[in-house]
Amino acid sequence: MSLENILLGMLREPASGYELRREFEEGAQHFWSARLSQIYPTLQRLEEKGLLKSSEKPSEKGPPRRVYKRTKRGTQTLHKWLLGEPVVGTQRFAYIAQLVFMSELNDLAATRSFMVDLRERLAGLLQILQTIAEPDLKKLKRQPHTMGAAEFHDVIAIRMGLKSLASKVEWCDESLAMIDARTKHEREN
Amino acid sequence: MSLENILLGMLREPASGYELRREFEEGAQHFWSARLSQIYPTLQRLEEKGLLKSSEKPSEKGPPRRVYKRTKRGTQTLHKWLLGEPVVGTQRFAYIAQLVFMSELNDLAATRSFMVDLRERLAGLLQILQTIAEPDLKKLKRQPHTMGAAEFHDVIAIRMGLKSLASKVEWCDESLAMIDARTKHEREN
DNA sequence: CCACGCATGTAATAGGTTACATGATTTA
DNA sequence: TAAATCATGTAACCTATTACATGCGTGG
Repeated sequence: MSLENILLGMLREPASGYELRREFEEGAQHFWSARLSQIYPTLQRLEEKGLLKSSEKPSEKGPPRRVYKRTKRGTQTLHKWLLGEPVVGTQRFAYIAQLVFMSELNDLAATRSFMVDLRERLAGLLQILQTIAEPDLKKLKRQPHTMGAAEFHDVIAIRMGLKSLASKVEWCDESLAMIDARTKHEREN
Repeated sequence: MSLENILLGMLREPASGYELRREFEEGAQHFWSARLSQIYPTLQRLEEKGLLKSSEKPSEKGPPRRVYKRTKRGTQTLHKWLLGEPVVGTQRFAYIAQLVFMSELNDLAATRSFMVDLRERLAGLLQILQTIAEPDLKKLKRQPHTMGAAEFHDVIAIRMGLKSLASKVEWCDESLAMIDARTKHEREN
């Protein structure tokens, strides 16, 4: 299970389920996401398997937290995953399916407004990611040799999200141009 | 459920579950995929909901096929989905997670060979897609105005897969260059 | 005192994969 | 006659989302 490996990876330092969700929300959401209701049982399962060990810690604010720490076997399991093959999963793009089947409406104006909407959404995601990426990219430009291994790997990862989203926004623009050209040709005939 | 809508979309012409799988394998796998074991019960569910109607037809080869046809309500449901908002789902990139957590191995050579492997896989997917896309793209270049609505929408869709994959391969190459630069700097210090 | 953020969880349901089971027809 | 392809399905399991339930502590 991927989420198991991802939680193991995040637990470089001990943390609670609640804190791990924070990481998904803040830094990791461009490559993975998980809800608390999935995180909690997964952590429990990892403890049952002996890959994590938990203990209750009083919190500065609010109720006590259950803090999970990787065991030696947990680290071994993680490293085995890291040194294995790159996991290239199946991609699912519902909006592409919508676009393809939209041809049966025979309504280029509808296709166009769909693409405009999609472009806005993707550009919004791109902007969020750019904000997250900014400090890291700045450091990469100015003091690349002061970066630690973690920062370096983070930069490579986030650059992928950036490039991938940017190419999709570009694709939206090119598609809109194609739609407009076709619309123009239709009107002239 | 997205698969329900996607099957409705594919059923522009009546087809059996087995034929629909073919479509996933041949044309649609760059934006969605589904196994027979998921397709069959989903078609049954759609019939229970009154969005499809099935009938048994003798096959030219092999056992008789259960052929599904969209009902009026099925078409309405599909068009509602098509005219609704673009569905931008959560993306999950396990290989990016691997890359990020790999920093704790502190082994740039391992990161490098991971990226080389990943690049090959992505380039392979890109090549497959290019082969699928070729005839459509040729037509787009030579006789763009002879294309029907379906072909036109297909081209737009497949260009997205092409651009997205190409940008990922490019990202791999840039990342490898960054890794090599860092490795060189490490050796010099 | 009430709303909000902290913190942990369970239950029901939906979505998806792997493995299993069956049987017909065609081709080597 | 054995293997491949056609064709349909079920069962078990894994993965993920939505909704529900509980209770502490702080600030307005």
